[in-house]
This record gives sequence, structure tokens and C-alpha cells, in this order.
Amino acid sequence: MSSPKQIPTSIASTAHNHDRCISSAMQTARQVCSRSGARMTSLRENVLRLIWQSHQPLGAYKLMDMLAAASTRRVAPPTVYRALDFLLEQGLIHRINSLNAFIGCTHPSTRHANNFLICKACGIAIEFAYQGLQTSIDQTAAEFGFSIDAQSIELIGHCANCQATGGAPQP
Amino acid sequence: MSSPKQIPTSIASTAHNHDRCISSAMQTARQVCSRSGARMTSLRENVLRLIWQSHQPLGAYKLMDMLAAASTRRVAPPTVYRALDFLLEQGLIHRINSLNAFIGCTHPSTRHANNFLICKACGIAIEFAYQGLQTSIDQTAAEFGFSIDAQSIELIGHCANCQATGGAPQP
DNA sequence: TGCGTTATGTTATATAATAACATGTTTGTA
DNA sequence: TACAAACATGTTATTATATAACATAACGCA
Ligand SMILES: [Zn+2]
Ligand SMILES: [Zn+2]
Ligand SMILES: [Zn+2]
Ligand SMILES: [Zn+2]
Repeated sequence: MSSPKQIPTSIASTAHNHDRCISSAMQTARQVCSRSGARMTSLRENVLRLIWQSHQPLGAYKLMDMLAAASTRRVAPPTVYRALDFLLEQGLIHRINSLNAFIGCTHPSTRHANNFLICKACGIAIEFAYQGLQTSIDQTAAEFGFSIDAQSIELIGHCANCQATGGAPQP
Repeated sequence: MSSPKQIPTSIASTAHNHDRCISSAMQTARQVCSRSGARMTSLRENVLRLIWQSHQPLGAYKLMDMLAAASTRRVAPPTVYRALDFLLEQGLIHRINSLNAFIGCTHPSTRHANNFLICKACGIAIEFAYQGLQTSIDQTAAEFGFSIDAQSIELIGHCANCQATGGAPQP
């Protein structure tokens, strides 16, 4: 598992037009599916959009409630989990293990790891990829003769913004 | 969060007398509690011993069954979760988020991170600390102005042993 | 011994995820 | 167009993981 060199700037942590952010993500998602021959159905698209609309990682049951609220009929867990599984397989979202929650991938078309900064105050999860770090990871694994299939790095603490403003703890 | 320099050799992956391994861990645990003024009760000791007896991370409910099997009376979830919370607070065990499971800490007396190599074939979880990696982690966080309270690195793949022997997948 | 603190027991419930099977939809092809 | 195979979604039930709230017991010290 290796990562592209990337300037470590958080999209989510800087002011931006999130609607454009979302529609761009949706378009990329359609391209990814088109390339892989997978079907981006309306359910899957709705799930992905809801995830992207949230700046914080979204739990499966929260997502389920949002889907139900938007569609008259009730929505059962398997519906949402199957959509999530699909999006995970396509690399369009990540699962954050320490939160049991899901978040949109900011660079789904490139093969990459699963690395997040998670703020305890505002709840934001910032995906990052950094070549130097990945090299250290790979070296460490190599010293143990360990071959990596997947990785999850979750750094829990306080984001720059919350440190500056004394951001209130998450509801 | 910083880690001591450590020769990357897995205790669990090399042949050893695990009974001595366990009793050493129990003794260290008593010292840690004694220093922090915490009470190492028999329940907590039993839980820690059971965790150490397993070479694989142990789930809370599995642990509950083992406790119940060993003690005539039934054991309820809060009993086990409170013991686990205590052991986590004392730094005597780690929680592996991707497995919802717990494992004994191999060096509880030093402040350190939560870094594991997890083998999909044999289920072993190897704790590691590596200064170069930690430096990269700290640098990455610094570039985002992010302050780290806790970290979890979980590398999932195949251990050296299983690669050599084609180890069977976990039950 | 008595009192405050800490630990454990007990019951109920919350939260997260999956199994198993039925029904609907799409897609390609005869 | 009709049909079949593959794929996606609906539905019901259950399993797995974790916590809330309150009762009782044990401990540690005055
Ligand atoms: Zn990503
Ligand atoms: Zn924040
Ligand atoms: Zn440790
Ligand atoms: Zn292995």
C-alpha cells in the first residue's frame, strides 16, 4: 500500500463552497463506477450524497434515519449497509473504526490508505496522505516481514481550528 | 505522544514460554497499579490474565463467557466492560478498533501509542513502537496544526509466519 | 465500629451489524 | 418482444457490541 505525494491541506478545514465540493465528488463517483463497470444506483447515490453533505463521519443508523426522513417509506439496516459496502468496495468512502462511522473519500481514484485526523471537539475527520509517513509504515512492516493488505491510521485529538477557538465538545 | 526506541521483534511471534510471559505481565500490572494508587482486584486480575492467555485479541463477550465458565455464577456485560475500562485507563491493555477486541500491552509502564500489525490468517496482533514512524506521525499532525491525544495504527495483512507456512484463515 | 468511597451485581436498553429469504429491476439475448 | 440470468432492493428476524441506571457489597480509614 503506497500513497501519492500530497500537499497536506484539509479541504474540509478551509472555507469553501461545499455544494460544489459535493457535486464534484458525485461526478467523480460516477466516473469511478463507470470505469469499474459498477452500477451507481439512485440509492447508492443518495447515500453517498448524504455522507458528503455531512462534514462529520456519519453512522449507519443516522444515515438510515436521514434516508427514511427523505423518502416516506421506512428503510431497514441492510439497505443502508449494502449501499455502504458497495461504496467501500469502490473506494468512494472510508469507515472510521474508532467512530463506527463513514466519510467520503477525498481522492477515490488513486490507490491509497485510510488515514485520518479526528477532532474530539468539532467531530471533523480530515483525510491525509503523506509520503514520508507511508514510507515509515512500509519500513516498519518490512522489518517484521509483514505484508500489508489494508491500513487504518486514526489520530484523535484537536484540530487547529478548535485549538484556536476553544471549540465546544461534540453533541 | 512519543514512543521509546524499540527493537522491532515480536514477542508473540517467536517461540517462548508463555506462562512466564503471563506471570511477568501480571507482576508488571501490579506494579503499575501500585504506583498509580489503583486497586488491582481479583476480577480485574482474572480479566487481564485471560486476555494475556490468548494470543489473539479477545472480544468482551468471549471474555464474559470465559469468566462465567470459570466461576459458577453468571457474568453480565457491565462487569467485564468495567474491568476492561479500568485496564485501558491503566494502560495495561489496548483496544483494537478494527476487531472490537482487547489485547495485553507489552510495555505498559512507558507512555506509548497503540500500533498493531494484525494477521488475517492466524489472528495474531503484534504491538510495535518505532521511533521513525512516530516522528512521521508527529510531523504530519504538526503540518495540520493538529494536536494528538491518542492514536491508533492498525496494519492488516499477513504475518511473516503465515506467509511462510500459508497459514489457514481464522475461524 | 461506623462512614465515605470504590467496586461489583443486576436488569434493562441502546447501538451496530448481519443472516436468510422474498421481490423487484436491469441487461443482454433469443 | 419475451425470456432468463444477474444484480439490486425490500423485509423480517437475529446476532454482536456496549452502556444506563440503580442496588448491593467490599474496602480503607478515622
Ligand atoms: Zn480516501
Ligand atoms: Zn475541531
Ligand atoms: Zn502497548
Ligand atoms: Zn499470521
